[in-house]
Amino acid sequence: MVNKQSPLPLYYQIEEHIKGLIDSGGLKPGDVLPSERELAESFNISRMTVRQAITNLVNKNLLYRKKGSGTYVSHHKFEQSLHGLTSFSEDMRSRGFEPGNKLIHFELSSPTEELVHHFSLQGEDLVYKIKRIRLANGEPMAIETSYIPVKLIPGLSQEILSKSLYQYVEEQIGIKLGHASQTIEASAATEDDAKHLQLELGEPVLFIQRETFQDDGAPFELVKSTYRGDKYKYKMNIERLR
Amino acid sequence: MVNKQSPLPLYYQIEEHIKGLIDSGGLKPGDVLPSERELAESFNISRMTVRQAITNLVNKNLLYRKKGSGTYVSHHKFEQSLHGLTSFSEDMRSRGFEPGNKLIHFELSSPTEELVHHFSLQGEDLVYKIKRIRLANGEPMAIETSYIPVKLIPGLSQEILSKSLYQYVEEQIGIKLGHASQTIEASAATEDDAKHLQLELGEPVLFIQRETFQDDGAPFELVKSTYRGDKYKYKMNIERLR
DNA sequence: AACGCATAGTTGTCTATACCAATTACCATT
DNA sequence: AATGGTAATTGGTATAGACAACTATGCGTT
Repeated sequence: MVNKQSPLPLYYQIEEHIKGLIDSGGLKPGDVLPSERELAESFNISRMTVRQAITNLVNKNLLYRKKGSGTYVSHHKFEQSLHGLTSFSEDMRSRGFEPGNKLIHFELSSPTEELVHHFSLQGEDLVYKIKRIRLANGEPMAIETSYIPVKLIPGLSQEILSKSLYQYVEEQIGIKLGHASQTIEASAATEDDAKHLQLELGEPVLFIQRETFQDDGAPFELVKSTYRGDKYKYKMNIERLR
Repeated sequence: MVNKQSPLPLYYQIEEHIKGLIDSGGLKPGDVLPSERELAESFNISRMTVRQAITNLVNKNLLYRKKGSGTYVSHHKFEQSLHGLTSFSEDMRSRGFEPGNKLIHFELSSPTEELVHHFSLQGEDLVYKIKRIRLANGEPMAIETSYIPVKLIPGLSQEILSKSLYQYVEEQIGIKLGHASQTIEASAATEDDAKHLQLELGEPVLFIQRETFQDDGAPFELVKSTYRGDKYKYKMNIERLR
């Protein structure tokens, strides 16, 4: 169940275990969990560690607590939709499409004025320019151009890009991603868009620009994406309206 | 500083104290806090209680921790930008435009099949159909068509619409709004769009559809909006990327 | 000057315990 | 059957301490 020798923190293992029960249907919305004291005894760990795991899941809206009564599985579990924003692949899978990538451009280039300003670059600083076609079931769905300062990831390679860039950055480089800011607008397909996305010149496209920041607030990445207007809808949930 | 006799939890008092320091400028973005042990000693409470306070502030993105280094004040403390989503007026004001409305259609109509299904209507149930032009500095910015089941607000009038519908609903009817679900897509201006928004036929527009729900999960409103593609960008923030 | 190492200081994880506050279940009285 | 009180159960708050993981810094060696 849980492994005290594992390098993974115990509270994290408990979190994953409970998440697994919810995903598998072993715990359904509205169900009550065993009490903190019971969980602590059955896993043979202290109650405070169980609380740490549960607190994290409560903060993620997967569980909610009722004092004097118990801890229950939430009914809304859609805060996850934000996660999909970082990953085209997960977004497509959730819509039932098989995601794909085609790298069409990868270079170290000198930054434009916009990039110098956005990343607060100086002197001879370079940026990676990564341009990809995003595919859904083999059909082109979007063009994505990403800019990252070279000094943040000195050894970036196509090898790494073919896997998960974000995982590499978090685990190997130790950069933690914090928040992001996005703008979404309707535009007309340029000649380049039309060529890569199999559209006519001037057809409507969705242009999304995302600025990603590290958890200390320093900028990490700038992504400009153009999605086919006829095949892609951006979906989002808003939690509280107050 | 902190009062052990107060009914307020100690960790909460610490939270408020630190928030106060940030608001007053005593702690600026990037500044490092005293270490958890120092804080514990100076307040004469245990380190775990200090940690609880700091953890809450980290979850609110006011602080961030660096293992082995210290705890720092975040640079970005932007509030829920989600609030603006419910109100065109606030959205425009935050961009420096003066918002305006022009009601061009208000009727009780029999629902389409889509609406029957969405609101789970039956028999003779009717819906309000409210169509408005949204203005920014007097210029047309969007067309908005809103549908609400009549049985939810039996006495809706143009009088009420000219003020704040949401305020009326919450305070007079007692309906509490919960979450919303939105899709955003790029489209081409229809003849009707072109006429009202002073565009050419086929020009790109941003089409936004929002489904609003009450806090018990029952549907409340369906809004379909068409924004000028050349003058409007949808802006959003994403808090945590994990 | 540059490098490596030891060290002190910091947050991260975990335990064991205690008492408080809210809810629930049960039982006796009415 | 309804009421009210009591006990058991549950989450909430708080303490004290231990060790691990990591970072920054200063010092000595090269």
